[in-house]
Amino acid sequence: MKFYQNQDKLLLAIDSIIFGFDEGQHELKLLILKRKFEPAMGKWSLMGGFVQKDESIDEAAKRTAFQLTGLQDVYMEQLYTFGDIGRDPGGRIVSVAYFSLIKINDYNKEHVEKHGASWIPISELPDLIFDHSEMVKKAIRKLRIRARTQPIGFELLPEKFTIPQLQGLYEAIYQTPLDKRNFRRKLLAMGLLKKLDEKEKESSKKGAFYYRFRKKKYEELLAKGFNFGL
Amino acid sequence: MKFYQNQDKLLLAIDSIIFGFDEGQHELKLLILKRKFEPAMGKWSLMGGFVQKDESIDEAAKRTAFQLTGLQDVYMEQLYTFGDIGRDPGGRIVSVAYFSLIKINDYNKEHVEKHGASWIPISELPDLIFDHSEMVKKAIRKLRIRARTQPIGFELLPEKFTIPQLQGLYEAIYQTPLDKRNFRRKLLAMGLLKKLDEKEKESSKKGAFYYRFRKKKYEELLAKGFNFGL
DNA sequence: CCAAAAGTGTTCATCGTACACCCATGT
DNA sequence: ACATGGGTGTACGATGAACACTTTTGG
Repeated sequence: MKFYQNQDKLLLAIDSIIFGFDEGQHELKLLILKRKFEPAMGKWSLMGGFVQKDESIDEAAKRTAFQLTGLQDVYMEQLYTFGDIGRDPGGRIVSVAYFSLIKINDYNKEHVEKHGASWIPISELPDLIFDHSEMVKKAIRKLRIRARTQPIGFELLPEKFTIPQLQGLYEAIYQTPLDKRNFRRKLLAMGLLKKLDEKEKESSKKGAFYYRFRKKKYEELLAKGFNFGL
Repeated sequence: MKFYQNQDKLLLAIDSIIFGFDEGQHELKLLILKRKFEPAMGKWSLMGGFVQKDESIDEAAKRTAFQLTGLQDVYMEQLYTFGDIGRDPGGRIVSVAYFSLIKINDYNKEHVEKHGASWIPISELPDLIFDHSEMVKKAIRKLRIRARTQPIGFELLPEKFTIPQLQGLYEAIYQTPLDKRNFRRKLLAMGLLKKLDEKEKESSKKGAFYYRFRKKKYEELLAKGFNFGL
């Protein structure tokens, strides 16, 4: 038996907003590419793709992100669905935008180069095609809220990380310097970090202690109605 | 010239989560209906509809809400897009959920009855079909955040409203009593209300002063980076 | 011994919260 | 006169922001 006959079907696409954090630099970067097909060939664009019949939209988002970065299982969050009629001059296409955050040295260079993609600092972004610039703007807003509200930052760094490293990430996300005393106090007050006995000695003579995020503890607290807040 | 050939097309739907506030009662209600068609005929469901080729998704959301309530131009906000493969047993359908908030006495009774819809307090909701209960849960969460963050409450009440009325709305949204002194202080401190010389005398002997929301002032402040917070 | 980054405490203003009584008026 | 909801102020603790010096150690 068939339901829902005679309804219009549409093309449904995914656009992926992939932020990368580069520990060395102090800015978030965005992975964008020059389009290889019409319409708008050669213009700067987000990575995208169409949702197939046999995959969920989340799967489609992960698939397109994988095609570009070679990374599996990145943190990806749905941002918003863009469905104005004229948004894509190539046809009537509704697009679900997703964003993610990856370690910038983690991606697969071959994949990226194959697509003609580049990492561009978010303060230096060129105009993007269609409504992609709007998508990015919305993504940055949402990312900042997420970073305050949920410990997404930790998932970006290696399992062991130092507090100055984490602070650098937050400074990149908010594009503003933070007071290290306040940052450290607030962070440790949540009791979600486990101090290790080991030091990181690359970036300073003195060395900074490594910490580990206590995921289990975090989930326990969450269940009790705890609110992460930085 | 045709682009994007040979891609799968999908059915794209809208589901509308319509909250209503009834000044008399102290609870938000949700407008749900018994499905008139298969699959899941007779079960409780949100109002929905398919996105047509020649309308934006926002327009489709407004259209379906209008069909059910007879109201034009209600505040409607996109919530989330649900696209798991098996979410609708009737076929592969991706649905963009929207939510809105209306004055409960404002809707058109004929429209509502024609669809077999009812207002149900959010604490007494039955199981809904498919993933509709999840949609509602998400909508309540987002509505609460919105109400703290943006003055959506005001748009729900008549142009002239009293502070106790507004407080009642917030109590309904958060499902918790608020301290009237603190509520009033914080509210007035923002300087967004204009006190009128007139009193509302229905609900008390003494009467409560009417206020008006200063929309222009609000937009001015917004432009300067003001954050609404209640 | 010096440069460079890590680490550490205190003060102050602000904000959220808890709390109890008087006011105006219709019946 | 009394019941009903409207309106007001204060005190306390928690939180966020500003701010400068000492420590460690590789070179």
